[in-house]
Amino acid sequence: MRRAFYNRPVLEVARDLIGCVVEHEDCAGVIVETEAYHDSEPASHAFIGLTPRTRVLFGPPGVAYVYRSYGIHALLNAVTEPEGVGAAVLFRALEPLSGIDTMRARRGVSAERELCSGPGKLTQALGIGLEYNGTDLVRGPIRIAPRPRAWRETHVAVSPRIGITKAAELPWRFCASGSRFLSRSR
DNA sequence: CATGGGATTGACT
DNA sequence: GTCAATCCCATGC
Repeated sequence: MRRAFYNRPVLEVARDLIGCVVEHEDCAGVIVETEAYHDSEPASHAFIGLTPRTRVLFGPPGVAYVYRSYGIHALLNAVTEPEGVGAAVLFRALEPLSGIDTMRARRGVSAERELCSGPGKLTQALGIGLEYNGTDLVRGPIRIAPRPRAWRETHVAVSPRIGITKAAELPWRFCASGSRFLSRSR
């Protein structure tokens, strides 16, 4: 996608990313679940303002924000909105498209539904670690491609975000309706 | 410099 | 259903 795609309100970008394709080297998957985060609400890392950790979130749109969660997992976000606004879309689940055997090897499981059905799972499957924080989503190495034709008319379901304690009531989670590749937690 | 808390996952009861 | 693993970073002394 072009830079202008990301330079829009985070809720629009989070919804429009459903059905698009994340590509990294030989692996790719269709985005079936996202969440939006914005510096105006306390669940966002950017809520505390500009710090070394949140520098990327307040930077230009179309950049990857990757951070470590619970000391174990790397979580991938796409920075949105103009520079100076701290907003990003969390990638929560993909439907595997290509490089599936590579994903199986990295994840250590074989079932396709277990490869990318969670924010920590999909980064492991695609080989995305903290070293990708701040990299460009327009030029790569990680890129987002437009929806394949089959995903052009996908219905998007909206619901509250998962796994947070603050601002948990906001309906800022977006899913491809009926997908069998969503994350399972609540 | 010490402390505490996660935008999670997988193993176990 | 419960729970531990594990580490970056923000905060407070």
